[in-house]
Amino acid sequence: MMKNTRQERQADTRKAILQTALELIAEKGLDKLSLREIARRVGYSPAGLYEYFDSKEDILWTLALEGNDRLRAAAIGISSDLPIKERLTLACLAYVDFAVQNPEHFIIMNSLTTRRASLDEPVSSESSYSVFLKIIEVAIAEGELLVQENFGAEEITYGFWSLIHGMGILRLTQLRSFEADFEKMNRKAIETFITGLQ
Amino acid sequence: MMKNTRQERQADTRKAILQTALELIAEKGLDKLSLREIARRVGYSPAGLYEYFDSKEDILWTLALEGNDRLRAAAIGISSDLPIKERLTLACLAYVDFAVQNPEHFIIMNSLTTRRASLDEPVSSESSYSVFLKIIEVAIAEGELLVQENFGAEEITYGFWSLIHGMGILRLTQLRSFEADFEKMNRKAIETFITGLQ
DNA sequence: TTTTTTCTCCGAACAGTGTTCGGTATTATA
DNA sequence: TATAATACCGAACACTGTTCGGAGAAAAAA
Repeated sequence: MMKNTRQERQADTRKAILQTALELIAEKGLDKLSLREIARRVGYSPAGLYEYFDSKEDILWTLALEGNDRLRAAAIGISSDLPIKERLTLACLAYVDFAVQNPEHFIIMNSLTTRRASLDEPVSSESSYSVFLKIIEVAIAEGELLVQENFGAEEITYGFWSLIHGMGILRLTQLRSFEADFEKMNRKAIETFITGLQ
Repeated sequence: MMKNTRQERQADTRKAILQTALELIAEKGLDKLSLREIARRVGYSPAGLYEYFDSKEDILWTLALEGNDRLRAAAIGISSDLPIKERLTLACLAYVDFAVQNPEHFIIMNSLTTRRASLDEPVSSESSYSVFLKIIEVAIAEGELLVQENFGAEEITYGFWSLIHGMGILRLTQLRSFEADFEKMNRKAIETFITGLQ
């Protein structure tokens, strides 16, 4: 028994560490996350963790990239059969929904890019950005979205991005304990922006 | 000489501490802000600071409230003689401009609300929110903005807020070193949203 | 199987953090 | 001038992330 190979066990421990980190963030917040408590909870000594991650930041970067993948997948996952405007709306809603469903990931992504060492690793929505850009280019090509002077595809994408990113952030910070039908409000706001581009 | 009264000196020291904190945040980032380094730079011992602030968080809260006042003032300061739509646009631009001109304040405001102890002190835009709400109610009354079902004054305000808040955050994080004519893009995006409401 | 080599993991230590406490000057009040 | 309040500091406490040297276990080589 216990015929797990080295790599398998190594991968399992990594997952356990990441999972524990997420739980602790959910419980006490990102700023109170402590390597030593991760170690305690996962049954290792503090030094032991360094066999699996180079640093505390390394753990967070790993989670940030993981979140990035999920976010991107959520945006891509919208059926391409739908009318382009509905597709755009759903992609936007998926972005906000990701923030709500994965608050820890979303917060990590935002805290890391705040002070990153100028690497151009694709964190947060820097890569889901391109997904939105493509959808919007299609919408423009189909004549459903109107480009103006100084407000082409990229600028429009920036507008949508600001809108949905703001929705996600506000939801996790200022409006955390605020009760409302966000789903409906968000949809309306997104549709309003689309309407403004016609 | 040095006939400053006690209160005056106390107030001066408080200001010096706050100012130093801001400088350190600008230099190394909020997460690397250290009480001991503030003390070092201001010529006090670490313990000495506790005569002026209850804790490190107390310093940050003070700065957050200060930023809140400035933000609110900036939003209110828009001339009320202008056409209501232009007034709304300028107020939105002022919000984003505040984030760019006072990045340390803006970041503190957002990091504190992220994990606040459920006090309902008005931090960040929770109070500038009401400024926007009033402008938008006027715009609706004048027939320049159209209310829809499930999308009244408050929901519209939430939409604007998400948009400009996202602009501010993105500008200070993901798009920090990104060169573009943000002023123009932001104006266009805001006008687009307004257009969508007519 | 025995002997290396590699991998895991830990204890101890280092430098750093926020904060508290006791005591000593300094300043203002009486 | 005597008394009370204030300002400030040194030392300590409990915490943090990280490094290093050395055990013990597992895998690979002999």
